[in-house]
Amino acid sequence: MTTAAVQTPRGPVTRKDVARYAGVSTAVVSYVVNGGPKNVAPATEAKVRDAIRILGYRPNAAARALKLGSSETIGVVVPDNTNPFFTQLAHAVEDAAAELGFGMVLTNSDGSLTRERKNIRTLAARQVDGVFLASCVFDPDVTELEASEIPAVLLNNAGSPPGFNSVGVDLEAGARAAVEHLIGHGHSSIGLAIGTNTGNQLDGREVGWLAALRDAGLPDGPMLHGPFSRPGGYEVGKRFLSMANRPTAIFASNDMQAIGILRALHEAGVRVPDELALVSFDGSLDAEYSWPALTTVAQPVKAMAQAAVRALVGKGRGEELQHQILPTELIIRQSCGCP
Amino acid sequence: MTTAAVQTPRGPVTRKDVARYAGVSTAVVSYVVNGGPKNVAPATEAKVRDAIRILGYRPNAAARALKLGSSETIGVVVPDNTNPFFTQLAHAVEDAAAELGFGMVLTNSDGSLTRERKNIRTLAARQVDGVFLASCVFDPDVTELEASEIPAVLLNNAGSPPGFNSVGVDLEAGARAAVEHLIGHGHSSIGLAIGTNTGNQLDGREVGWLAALRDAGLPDGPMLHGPFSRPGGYEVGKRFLSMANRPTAIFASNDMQAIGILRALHEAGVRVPDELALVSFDGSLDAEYSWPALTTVAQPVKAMAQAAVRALVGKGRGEELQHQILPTELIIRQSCGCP
DNA sequence: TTGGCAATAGTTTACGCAAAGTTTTGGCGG
DNA sequence: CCGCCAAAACTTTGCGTAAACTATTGCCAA
Repeated sequence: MTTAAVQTPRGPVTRKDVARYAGVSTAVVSYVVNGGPKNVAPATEAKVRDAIRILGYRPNAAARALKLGSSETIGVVVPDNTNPFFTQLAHAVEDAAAELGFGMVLTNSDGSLTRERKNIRTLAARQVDGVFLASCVFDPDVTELEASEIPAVLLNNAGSPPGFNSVGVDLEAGARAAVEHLIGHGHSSIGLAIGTNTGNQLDGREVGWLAALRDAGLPDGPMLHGPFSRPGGYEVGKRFLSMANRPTAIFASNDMQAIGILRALHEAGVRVPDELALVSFDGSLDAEYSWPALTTVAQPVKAMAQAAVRALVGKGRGEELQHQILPTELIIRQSCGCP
Repeated sequence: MTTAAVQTPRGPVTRKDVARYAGVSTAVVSYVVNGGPKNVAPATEAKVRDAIRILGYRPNAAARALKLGSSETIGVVVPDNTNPFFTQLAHAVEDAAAELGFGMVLTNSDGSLTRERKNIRTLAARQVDGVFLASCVFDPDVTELEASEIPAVLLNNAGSPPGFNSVGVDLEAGARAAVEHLIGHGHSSIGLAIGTNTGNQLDGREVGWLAALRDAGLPDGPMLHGPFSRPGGYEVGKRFLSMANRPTAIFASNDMQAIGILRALHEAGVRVPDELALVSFDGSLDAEYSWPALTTVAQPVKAMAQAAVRALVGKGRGEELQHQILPTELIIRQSCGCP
């Protein structure tokens, strides 16, 4: 009589192989693997665990996702992953998600609305349980999200379309704090560097900048538009320098832009903050390590990530929609004129 | 007689719903969706496309992955996604993968080997078709990769374990070029800032640095270890400054470190490059926008990404293993002393 | 001794899709 | 008008899993 030896299967090891090896049914393996609804006798469990170890079984997440209709993952869409603000935000989301046992998959739209839509589609197809969308624009195209019926949280500082959670910061208050700080340093001509295209929505940073100036009885400063990037800021900086009566201070609405402006100033030999002060927005790591270190309006990245993940999970449970506006914090460094 | 109207199903729309609506079988829908092996009559195809549009059908990637045993995705593991070098590398991989119709999922190990292993596991479970591993250490733990039997490419500059493709740069030659450039500027005391723990392997940058000095008949410069991060570089910079006879130039083996060093120098009022020259390694965007702009040994990020993706696809096809060493390029800016 | 009821283990099904296998349709030559 | 063949469409199967459902123990009380 030939003993039918249990041998290692050739392809990937499945639950079935483990079950056969351990001499139990596949269901029992399931229970052992993910603490199923039924108890398993300790001896049986040990056998199963041994079999899993010996055969090198690893669960197939695709099958699990198919069966459950959930991949225990949240998807994140950012417009630019070379911008450290979004990198840090993604990092924070990853941590917050991990705490709830969720993974994260990060996609980058590279400033293109087309790619943004495509990314959302891809994430939806992957059965992510939620999407955190930091859009390229102020009023993102949510048809793709609506169609997918996946809970989503918008990183949106200007009010969201109905049916969506949102997490944002108070742009206006942040900008106001920055500009008021510059006014406190005695500046009376304060320029604004801001994004190129904000759609129909008015950028809160512009509103706050203007309001702070007017409240102080100062004239409106010059405003220049440019992309939220280092090269974009560089160009804006050069344009500020070539102005007839250039401002004595600039509020840049984004760290990347500020770093580009800084470069333009350095090249022109303009000393910061003595000849021209600079305050920016975001509070990314790059602002801390520029020279001089940038005074910046920090967005509470961690809190935003946590709020987003909580909202996502909440919406999954059918909780109320939320529109959270979180406060910013002015981080004083050297570029504003403080010692 | 009641007309049995075809109504929108409640749950997610599946291929079956589309088939019923279009009055065809599910197989035909499949063929239409992904240009199946059989032709479909134009009229039928139009009907199916209409049905897809009207019902808002979106394919379930999990089911597809389960059936095919492939998710048309490659996974990337990086040690630190706040390091712009890895961000740019990931970006390049994403582009290269997209050209082949593959998606990318990026995971971050945060400098922890445990997280690195976990990330590989997660990616494997997700049925990625390949893994691109940029490890925290010089000799990564590949047991997880071997067990998963997923094709992998190691970002490894010091020779890989058997059975794996690798893509790397010639660290030694890059370092040599940097140091020789500094020697060309007349420096005779050139320090090295390098990572803390390189395992058993000797870092090629250390080798190249030393070789360049000795070839020029110069004494070995001082070497300091520190983490590959901005704060790490900051500490290293301060230690360099406090040295009895501090070097007149420093070769930093990483842009982040260099930026930290730069900050320490600025704070101490040491002018760069006049009083102390600095050259770094990586060629990330941050090096271009620091002040002064960093002369840096650029890694060919795009080429590396393309090589990695090609190798991944090649290994999938059972092609020969490859260990590619790509050349670096010295990008001259201001921090070295060039005008 | 036995009925009953936990505790434990086993069987089956469906998730959505792709592809192999099978049947129907239609066009054309003989 | 029939037979044949290819084109088009349809049917079925199985991927690996989770869970509902069913079956087997074994123990204790009546």
